[in-house]
Parts: sequence; C-alpha cells; structure tokens
Amino acid sequence: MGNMNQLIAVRREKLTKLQDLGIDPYPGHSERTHKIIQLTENQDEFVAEQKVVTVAGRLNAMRRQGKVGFGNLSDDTGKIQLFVRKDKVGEENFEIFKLLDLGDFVQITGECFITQRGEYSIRASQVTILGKSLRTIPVVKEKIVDGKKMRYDEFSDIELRYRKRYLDLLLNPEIKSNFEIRAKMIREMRNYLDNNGFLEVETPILQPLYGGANARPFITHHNTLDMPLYLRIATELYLKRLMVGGFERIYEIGKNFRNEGMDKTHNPEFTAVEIYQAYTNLDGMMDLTENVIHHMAMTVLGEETINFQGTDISLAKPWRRASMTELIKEQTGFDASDFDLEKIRAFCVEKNVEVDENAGPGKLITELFDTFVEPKLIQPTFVTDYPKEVSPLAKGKPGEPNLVERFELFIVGNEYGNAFTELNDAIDQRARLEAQSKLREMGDVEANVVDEDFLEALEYGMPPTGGLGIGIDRLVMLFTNNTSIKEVILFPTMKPE
RNA sequence: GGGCUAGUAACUCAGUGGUAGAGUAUCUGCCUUUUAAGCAGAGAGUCGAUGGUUCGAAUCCAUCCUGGCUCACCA
Repeated sequence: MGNMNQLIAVRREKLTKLQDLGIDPYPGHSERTHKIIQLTENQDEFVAEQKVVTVAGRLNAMRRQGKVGFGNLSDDTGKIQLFVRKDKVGEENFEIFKLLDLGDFVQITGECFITQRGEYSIRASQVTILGKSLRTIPVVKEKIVDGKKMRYDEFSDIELRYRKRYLDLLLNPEIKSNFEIRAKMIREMRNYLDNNGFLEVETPILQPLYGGANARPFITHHNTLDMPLYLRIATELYLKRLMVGGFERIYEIGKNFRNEGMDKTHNPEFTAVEIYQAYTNLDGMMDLTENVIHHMAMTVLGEETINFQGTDISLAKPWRRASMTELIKEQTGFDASDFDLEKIRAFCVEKNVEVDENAGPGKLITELFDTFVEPKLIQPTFVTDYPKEVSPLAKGKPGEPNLVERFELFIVGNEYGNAFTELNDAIDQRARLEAQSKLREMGDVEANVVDEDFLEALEYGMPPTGGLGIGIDRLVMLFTNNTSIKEVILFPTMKPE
C-alpha cells in the first residue's frame, strides 16, 4: 500500500470509529455563535466574564498532552487556541477529540480564558466534528523569533501551488490577501464608474466572428446551429454597437480569450475592462484612466505610491503624456516623426532590430518603441500618437495622415491600457478592415476580420466616442507586487500533469 | 521555439556509481497549561517516465513529460 493510501486509510478508520460512536462526521449545520474575530475584538470583556461561545473552523495545529490537548482553530476571520481537558469535556467528547485530524472542521463550545502562558483560548466543554478531512494537508509551522515570523516547511512548490490553489490559499495567507485585494480593486473600479454615470453591460463571449484586437481566437462549435463560434478576444465591437444604440457611458468587465503564447504577463484567458464614453476626446480618456486607477489605489491601498519590486511607482496625477516618436527620440536620439520608410528601416538595421520586408514605417516605429522605449517606462506614462498602420479601429489624427488618436498606458515597462478616439466613419472603417483582411490573406493570422454586422451598425451612426481598455490582471500584479500573472489568477492555465 | 534550471516520502529538502536519508506529518507508548510542545519507538518511496551504459544507476548518457527563469515570438 502506498503511503498516501495509508494516510487516507488511517483517516477513514477514524471516520468509521466516529460513526460507530453514533456521530455524523458531516452534519448539515453548526451552532456557531461567534466568528473568531469577534473573540479577539472583545478579548478583555469575554475573558473577564468567562463568556461561553461556540466557534467553528478548521483545525490546523494540535498539541496533545495525555489527558489534555491544545489545538488551533481557524475561520476566515482569524485563529484561536483551543484547550481541551478530559475531565472538562467528558469521556465521549474526549474520544471525539482524540479522533480529530489536522484539517478537520470542528465546532467548539467553551469559555474564554487566558492560559498560564498567556494565550487567549477557549476551554472546551463540547467538541463537535463538522467535517472530516480525508487527506493530509501539508503542515506549515510558524514561530516568532525576535518579533519576526519564521515559517517552516512552507508550501512553496510553485507548480503545486497553482495546481492545488485551495492548499495554497489555506497555507499561504498572503496569497489569500492578494485575491482579496483583487476583489476590492474590481469593486472600486465599478464604484468609480457607476458613480460617474457609466452603465455596466454584458456582451457575448461566444461570438460568430471575433474582433476588436489583433489576436488568434479559441474556436468552438455550436451543435444545434451547427456553426463555429469564437471566444471573444475583446469586447470592443459589441460595446460600440451599444454606443450606436444610444448609450453614452458604458463599461464591461470580463474575460477575454486569446489563443497565444503564455508568459509572465500573458494568460490565455484574462480579465479586462473596456469603457466607452461619448462626446469626449483622448485627453478626457487619459483623465478617466488616471482617475479610475488613482481611485483604486487610494481606496484599496490607501496611498498613491506603490512599491513595486523595490521601485516606488507614483500614481499622483497627472501622469506623463508623450508621443511615441518623441519617446523614441528621447531614448535613441533618432527622429522617426517623418515616417520616412527607408530612413527608419536603415536605423532598425543599424540597431539590430529585426524588420519584416513588408513592414511599413508605422510597424517599424512600433518595433523601435517596443525595443528601446517600453522597458524604460517605469512611472505611469501615456504614450500618444500611434501609427495609423497598427491601429485599424482608431480615428485618424486631424492633419496627421500617418497618426491616429490613440494612447497606451505603460507602467513598470508593461502595457496596462489602450485607448482611442473610436473610428466612427463607417466608410473609413470598412477600408481599414479590408486592409487588415489583405494582411490576413498574406498570412498575418492575427489581423482583424471584416465584421459586416459591425460595419452595418456603424453605418447607422455612432457618436464621437472615446474607448478605453485596461488589463485588470496586470493592474492587480502592480498593486500586489507580483511579477507573474499566475499569482493573481486563482486558477491559471496549466498543462495537465 | 532556443538556452539555463528543477522534479527523491503527504510537505520541505539532503543524497556525484555500491543496501534509500533527515525534519515535519502519520502510527504506537508516556505526559492535565502547550504553542515549531517534549521524550521513546515504528511504518511510509516505481528517486517524474521510458530506453541505454555498467557487475551494479536517484546518481552517467539519450529521448520524452511537467514546472521555473530567461531570450525570441506575440500584444
């Protein structure tokens, strides 16, 4: 018999013994009167009046000592020590106590008191099992040394942590707190938008055509309709249809799916918000971006400076705004603002930046930007004046044939947001999508497809609109000081073992 | 996809060619104020998988699987 099976067998034997005692190891309810935090908050009072309470939680430490025993019980608010004496709880309850394992859900009734060693505890008068655990949960021990918490045998194997996230959450409290921060961030994002007149909407995840970004999709099949459906790569085109429909301020928070590579900042499914606002310009969208993220920092973290991997990131408004070619010039001394293809290509070759034969000047400029500028943008920076060539859904910049009204937000060398003045000229939009389609025929698998239904909607008329997308996972990484997206997604995509 | 690196007990890890190890957890015994409780003893392993070299492989070689870091790609 394997060891694991042996450990399980021991627990199943205990389960049977409990049942033989007439005890239901999985009762349907509990008589909990207090959550643990209520005990700690009222410690002096409860100890003084020897308050009798009933608490429930998971048993995560046990120190047995003959006819007496100590244990630690945790619920989602805290931890309290149990003290069980045979002569206090009686034969039968002590028998139950002896059959408990680490990881079991237990209910304890007893009075609050302070032990001889000074630890706040419950002196049990009744022990009830609420849920028997059949597997050994790894034990992490802690000790306070010189005021610092030392941890022993930490559950630290990264692969195991992701695959068995429930154990990670159970054993690594800071992980749980990351996800609490994540939830608060999304709540505060909603609060801000709701309080500023934005309506939250839901659009299809299963789409007959995909669009709104350059990416390869996941494809599935609808049996009844006998047709392919695509998991959305962006919410953009449906939200714009809603702008045609008369909404002036809308947003959607949800998962997008991109069938692409995975790395520290990319997971195949990720969470984004897209926000659309009518009758505003790009400056308005930059203000909105600053305001939303600043609000999240102030309400969730309580400060506008975030220490990320040793660097202080200041979210104090306003954030730097600079054009793409300006930033390239700043980093390299090279001026690409004239979009002179030969000149730019020569510079790329000189700098060993790989160039695609078919690439136009706009594409090369973004290559230069990605290589020389992006990693340098540590403090929040709005990069403006994107090449039209790489922005098929953004409105052209007046008087600048090569540029569109678009910005991306960069912090700590990563992209956090992308926004445009949305293209509401249906004829221009058709031409741009058809150009994308040509790229597609030439083998660009990430080029946009022509969505006739979307173009038809645009033909009915869309107001001048600013659109903004923000990657929420990356923002959570920033707020929780994590360098891997897997740390902020509860169940990151993994290959099966 | 390339380079580097890791996979040994439930957890954390030692172990550079000669009988598979430690701490924790588990089990047994002792213990009525412990807190990384303690003391004594015991059980527990397909050493990621497959093939090879060798008298002999956790260890050397090859291939593969699953992670991590990094570069490339992508956005």
